[in-house]
Amino acid sequence: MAMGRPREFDVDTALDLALQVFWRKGYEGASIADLTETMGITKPSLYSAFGNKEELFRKALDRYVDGPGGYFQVALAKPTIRAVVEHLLYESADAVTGPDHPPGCLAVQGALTCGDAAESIKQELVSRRAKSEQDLRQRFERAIAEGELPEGSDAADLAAYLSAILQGMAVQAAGGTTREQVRKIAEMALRTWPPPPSLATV
Amino acid sequence: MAMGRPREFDVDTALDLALQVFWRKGYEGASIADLTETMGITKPSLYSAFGNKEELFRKALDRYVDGPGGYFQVALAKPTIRAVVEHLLYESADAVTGPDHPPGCLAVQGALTCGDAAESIKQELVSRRAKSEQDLRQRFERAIAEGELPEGSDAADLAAYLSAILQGMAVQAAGGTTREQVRKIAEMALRTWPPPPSLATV
DNA sequence: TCACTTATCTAACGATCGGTAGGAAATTGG
DNA sequence: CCAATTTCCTACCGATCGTTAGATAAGTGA
Repeated sequence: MAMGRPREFDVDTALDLALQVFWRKGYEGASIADLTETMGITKPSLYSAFGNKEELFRKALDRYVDGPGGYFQVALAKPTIRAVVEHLLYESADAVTGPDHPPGCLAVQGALTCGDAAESIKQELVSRRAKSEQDLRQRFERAIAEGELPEGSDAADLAAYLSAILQGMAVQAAGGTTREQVRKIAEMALRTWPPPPSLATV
Repeated sequence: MAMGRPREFDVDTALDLALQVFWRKGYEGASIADLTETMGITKPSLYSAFGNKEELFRKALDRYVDGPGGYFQVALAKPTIRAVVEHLLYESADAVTGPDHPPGCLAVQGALTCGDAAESIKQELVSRRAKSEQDLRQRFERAIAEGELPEGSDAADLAAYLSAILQGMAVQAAGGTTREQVRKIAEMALRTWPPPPSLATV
C-alpha cells in the first residue's frame, strides 16, 4: 500500500491553518494566495489535497464545528436546562474571544453577505446556524416536557432568542470587544433567564 | 453657474441603488460591475461622481444611517428609557426585515470580516457600531441619573447587552428569519427588561 | 459662434482572482 | 533496476477585480 511519493505536509495541520485564515477573513476575503502562504504549501498541493476553495472551506468548517465550536454540543448534553444555558453563554463568551484564534464565530462571519459566487457557502452557513437553533429548540422542548421551564414557554422562541444573543456576542467579539465585556453580556443574559412566557399566549 | 454638460442621472438615487447592493452583498461581495449595473450608469460615471469604491461605500453608509438606520437616533430621543428600549427593539426588528430592502443591517454585514484591502472599511463599521453603543450608553447614564433604572445598574453593560441583542437580530434576519420571528426575539428581550444589576457589584 | 467646462462612452490598464498543465522528484512493488 | 504511482513545483490559464485614458457629446458664458 501507500504507493507514490509521500505527502510532505500533514493534511489536518494544513486544514487547521486554513481554518484560521477563513475565520479571520471570511470565505471571500481569504484568497488562495493567503491560504497557501499560511498553510505552507503550493497551490497545486492545495487543490490536489482539498479539491477547491469551496471544498476546503467546508472541510475547515467541519473541523471548526468539531473543534473550537464543539462546546455547543457539549452544552446541549448538560443534564439541566439551566446548565445548558449557562454553559452555552459562558463557553461562547470565551470561545468568541479566545486568545489563540481569530475573534468571533466562523459560522456567523464566514459569509454573512457575499457575492454571487459564494452564495452556496452563505447558504451552508445559514443552514448550520438553523440546525444549531433547531437542536437548541429540541433541548428546550425536552426541558419543557420535564417541567424545567415556566408553564407556557415556547421552545422555538426561546431557541431563537438565545441564538440571537449568542450571535450578537459573536458580532461584538468580531469587532474587537474584550473577553471581559463579552462575558458581562453573557452574565446579563443569564441574570434574566428564563424569560417568562408572553401573557398573550397563555 | 452649472457649467459643462449636465449629469444625466440623479446622484442621490444612484447612491440609494448602490446602498441596496452593498446591503445585500457586503462591501467585498459587491463588485463595481454589480454597482454600475444596478445604478444604471457606466464605470467612469461612477468614479467621476463618487471617487472610488471605498468612498462610494462610505457615502452609501451615511445615507443608510440617515435613512433606513435613522430609527436608532429617533429611539434615543424618546422621553423615557422604557420607550427608548421598546422603540429600539421593535423598530430594529422591523428594519432588519423590511420588505423593500435587503434583510439585516449594513453596519453589521457590510464587512464583518474581509480581506486586507477592505480592512479600513471594516474598521469604519466597527467604529460606527461602537459609536452607537456609546450613544446608547450615554442615554442609559442619563436614565440612571434620573432614577429610571434599578440602583446599581451599569450603563456600559446595559448598552453592550442591548447592542448584542440588536446585532443578533440582524444576523438572524440576514439569514432569512421572518419578521414575525425576529419580532418575537424583540418581545422576549423586552419581557425581561431591565436586567437587574449584578449582586456582586452592589 | 467659439472657447470652456463637465459628463458621457468605449476600450483598455495592471493586478489579482480561482484553478491547472506538464514535467521533475520521491516513493512502492516487482 | 525498472515500471507504476503519487506529490512536488514552476509557470501559466482565462476571467474578473478596481481603476483610468482618451475621445466625443452637451451644456454655459462671452
